[in-house]
Amino acid sequence: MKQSFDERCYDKLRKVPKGKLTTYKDLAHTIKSQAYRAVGTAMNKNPYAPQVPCHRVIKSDGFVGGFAHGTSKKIAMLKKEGIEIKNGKVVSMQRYLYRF
DNA sequence: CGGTTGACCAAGT
DNA sequence: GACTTGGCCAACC
Repeated sequence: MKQSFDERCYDKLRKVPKGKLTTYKDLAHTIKSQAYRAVGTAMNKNPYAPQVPCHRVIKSDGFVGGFAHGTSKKIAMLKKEGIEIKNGKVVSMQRYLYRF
């Protein structure tokens, strides 16, 4: 059965555990696509809000990026999961990145 | 089916 | 090191 691009994003992202992160680029690459922009668009829709941790997706630069309910909310959640964030940027994001 | 848009990225100035 | 530009792909009108 063929899933839409969006559904593939959710399926992969769903595997990211608490306290870990991934980037838009990395996520897109995981589903064999280069559509990092479309990934962001998919997250914005995010119909699987609680199941899919869309707040654990950040930019490749390490900046948190955007969030449907406000970037501040996203940051707050990540901090709660033990991730250190400074001025909207994740500190040492490399150590939090999840390997698919 | 062309044109616009987006929770992006990388290279150039 | 801040700012601009072009490029990427899917979704929407």
